Amino acid sequence: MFDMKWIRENPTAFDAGLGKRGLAPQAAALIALDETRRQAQGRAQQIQTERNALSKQIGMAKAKGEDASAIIARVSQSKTAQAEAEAEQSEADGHLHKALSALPNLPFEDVPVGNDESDNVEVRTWGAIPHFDFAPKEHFDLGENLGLMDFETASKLAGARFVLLSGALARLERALGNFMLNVQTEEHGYTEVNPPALVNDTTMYGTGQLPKFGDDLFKTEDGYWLIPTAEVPLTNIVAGHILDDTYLPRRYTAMTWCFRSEAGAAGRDTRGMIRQHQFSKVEMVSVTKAEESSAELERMTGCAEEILKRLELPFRTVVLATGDMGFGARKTYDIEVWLPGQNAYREISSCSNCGDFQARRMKARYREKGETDLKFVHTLNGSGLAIGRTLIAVLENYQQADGSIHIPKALQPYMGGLDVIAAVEN
RNA sequence: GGAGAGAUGCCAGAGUGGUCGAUUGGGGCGGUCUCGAAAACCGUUGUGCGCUUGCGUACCCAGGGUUCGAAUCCCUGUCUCUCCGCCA
Repeated sequence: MFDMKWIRENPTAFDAGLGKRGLAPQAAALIALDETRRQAQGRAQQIQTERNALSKQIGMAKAKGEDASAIIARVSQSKTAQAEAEAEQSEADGHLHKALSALPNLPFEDVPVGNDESDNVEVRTWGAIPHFDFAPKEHFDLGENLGLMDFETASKLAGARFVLLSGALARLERALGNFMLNVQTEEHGYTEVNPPALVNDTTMYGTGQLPKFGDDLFKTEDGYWLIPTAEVPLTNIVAGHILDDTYLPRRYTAMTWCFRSEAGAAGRDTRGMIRQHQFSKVEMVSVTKAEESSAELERMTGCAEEILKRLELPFRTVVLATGDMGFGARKTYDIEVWLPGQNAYREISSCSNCGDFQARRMKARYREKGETDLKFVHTLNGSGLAIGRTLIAVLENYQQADGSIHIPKALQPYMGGLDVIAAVEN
């Protein structure tokens, strides 16, 4: 959400920012709508001022026992004009709000301009890409051969894009989540939260999923939305608040199920666990002062990368081009883990600085000590990490010629000391 | 699911149709006093929007309605609490 005052004063910069996202200029139309709104408001308020004054006179006249019917008649006449002005104001206001709600955030200056992911820029790589003296398999072959990853049963139970893990793989998922949460809470200063996984319209609006992206979400019959990421409930914790500056930065983490309809992804990644309707994820959310968000994004990206380093999984980090960024982001780093079975890097984390975009929608502000004016907080979110995809990465990178899987050292304590996952006997 | 009570400023808590953006207490902030602190005393203390030294306007859970005038009356919804039922 944008500050209309800012657009009024910086129409060129606004349109230029939209242009980087491949969108047409909007400033002139928005400013015209805003002008209509303000004029109607001025008229409505002027009439209201008069009515308030006259109503006060009526009260005083009646208190003295005088006849007030003449004034009452006068006030009654102003009703129509005021109703008209108010209707015009609220109509313009509605149009303006609708238009502003649908606009994505503006990219920062240092974000590479480009149309899609091919324009993303690699900023660093970590770890050596492993070499196998056999043809490495994809995770679904490995998992199915182990007898611990069952897509058939999952599709019987639910449908496509679900999986049923069992035995050591089910435990591996749990181990990964515990490991990640421990690192983020004990070493990186995040506060663990266990939030609602169903939220209301207002909450989905606050982080920007609504009004535009309802199709990507699951909705219950009584109006709840299933969260597509814990970013939604975690960020909205501060919605509506005026925070003391000593309260910032605020860092939250949560492990939750994430639910996505994948409406726009038909036919993509249909095989395996890469793209599911339901997956678990450890999410990080930071709420910071305006001037601290850029540094916080670097910090948060580091917190996500640290998980891969501990698991000794090779990755690269890219900065997304303007055309590939999400709706609310001003700058985003994607972390891509190496998948030997696919012979490719695949996204495993996405860390974004949303600036004050979500804060304006949520009305989340703070006050600097000793100052009177209020500022909007900045919000950031990042995966630390997507657990399902991390499980895939472990399987593919730690696979052995016989189809068994070594368990990374960092995870062994979480697996009851187990160091290898082998095929189960049926 | 049934019955009842409630929602007011940072917190507690008044206010049931007229100068109420709202009594009072606590907290916070500023000051007096003090070497300093505590105590005491004095002052101050919400947010949005519009025009702008300042003024206007809106907001007492949300949305409608009645009225010249609504925190106060009416309707709908949401949430909280109590009791009963059910239940992980």
